[in-house]
Amino acid sequence: MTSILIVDDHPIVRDGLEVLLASEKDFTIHGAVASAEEALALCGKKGPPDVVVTDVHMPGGMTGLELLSRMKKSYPSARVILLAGMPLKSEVDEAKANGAAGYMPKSSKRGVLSAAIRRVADDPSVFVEEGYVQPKTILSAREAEILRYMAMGKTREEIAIILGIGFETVRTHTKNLITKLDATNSAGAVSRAYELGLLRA
Amino acid sequence: MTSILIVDDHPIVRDGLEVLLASEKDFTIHGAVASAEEALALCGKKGPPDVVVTDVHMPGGMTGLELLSRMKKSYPSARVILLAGMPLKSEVDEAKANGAAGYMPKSSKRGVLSAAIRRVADDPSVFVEEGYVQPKTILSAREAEILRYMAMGKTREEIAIILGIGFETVRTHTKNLITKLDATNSAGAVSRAYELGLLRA
DNA sequence: TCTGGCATCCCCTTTTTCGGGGAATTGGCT
DNA sequence: AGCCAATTCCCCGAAAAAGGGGATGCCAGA
Repeated sequence: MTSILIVDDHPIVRDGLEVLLASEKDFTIHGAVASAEEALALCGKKGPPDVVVTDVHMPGGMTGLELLSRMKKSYPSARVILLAGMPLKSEVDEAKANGAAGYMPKSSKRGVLSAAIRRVADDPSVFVEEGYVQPKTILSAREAEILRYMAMGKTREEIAIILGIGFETVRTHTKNLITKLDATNSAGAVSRAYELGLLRA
Repeated sequence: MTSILIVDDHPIVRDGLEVLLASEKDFTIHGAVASAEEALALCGKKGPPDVVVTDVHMPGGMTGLELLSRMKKSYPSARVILLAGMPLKSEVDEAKANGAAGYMPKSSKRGVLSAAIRRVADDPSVFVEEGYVQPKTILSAREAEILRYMAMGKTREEIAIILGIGFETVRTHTKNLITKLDATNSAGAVSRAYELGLLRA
């Protein structure tokens, strides 16, 4: 029997996951909470579960990555699988380095999550990675950097000065990143970036 | 027995909903698909369900609102409940005007969706509304609303048309909200809004 | 080797936004 | 009645961004 703690701020998603996972005969639901804070509180009370399945991006408080760090400190035995709308390689790497058990997109097919839970529960050293599906939304290092300055409200010219490159270069990068993010302007690009987890609150 | 068609691009959400709703004895799952296009195709093959539960925002193709219009044209008897991460008043109004059966945030508590499905299946004229979450902060209702359209990448003019108000009015609101959010442009304002939790992914 | 992605820079034009103003209307609260 | 906040609309001019091209060098992988 593998006990599972579900962490997601959307009740519909949370409940869905709960019912979905509870239908597996070898799983028991340790809990289903809306935030990292609640998850830690619950672990304090009931003890840690075998596996934590948590959304990476949660509004307001702690992110899934922060929850991962806390869990690893307080309950090293618990395995943490992170769920993201769109996993970024850098985040996956960070998660892996911080002792995550897995990192998968919400676009994973049915059963994949259950299979992943079984694998990480079996082998405390395995890291489950469900390929990050992002053809267009992967930004180059420079694009990501410029995106950050855009989110700070800097103009193209200011960014050019900060980075010590030409104004036209910044323009090229912004044009490209707006296209890659399937947006039509800076505001839309920034919003998309937050949704995709390219920027964090 | 109420037949239900689920439309959501996230498999985990979709499957979760499917299992969740299938557990109700008076529901049968008509289908669970990833896009509005697939939903329409399925209706063409199998006929329409009693109730469609669809995400409003889906990447790429048709939105939930567009699906609603198509459904109402081809299958007027089918009732459509829209799900959104954060419902906008104008979207709720639009949905209602277009014959939607309901509009609810994904943050609705467990069982609320099931209850809503039963209500709209019972009474073909009822509209179920689970209060849209209003960012209660420094921003006025109108400003918050316009902010969301800004984040969607809409231009001031588009927003004016959507809300049925003047371009200059939208300008005034944006100027004020940018000031209130201590930003210097739209991109900065959107970023700030995410940081403050006024917008969420 | 050659292709492709990345980063760099430049041109053009059109559209949109920004930063100052001011002002009329409503509805609510005192 | 008076006040205030929200909403609505308008003006000006300057700045910035967007959309469409094209071009160069560099480095790594097929």
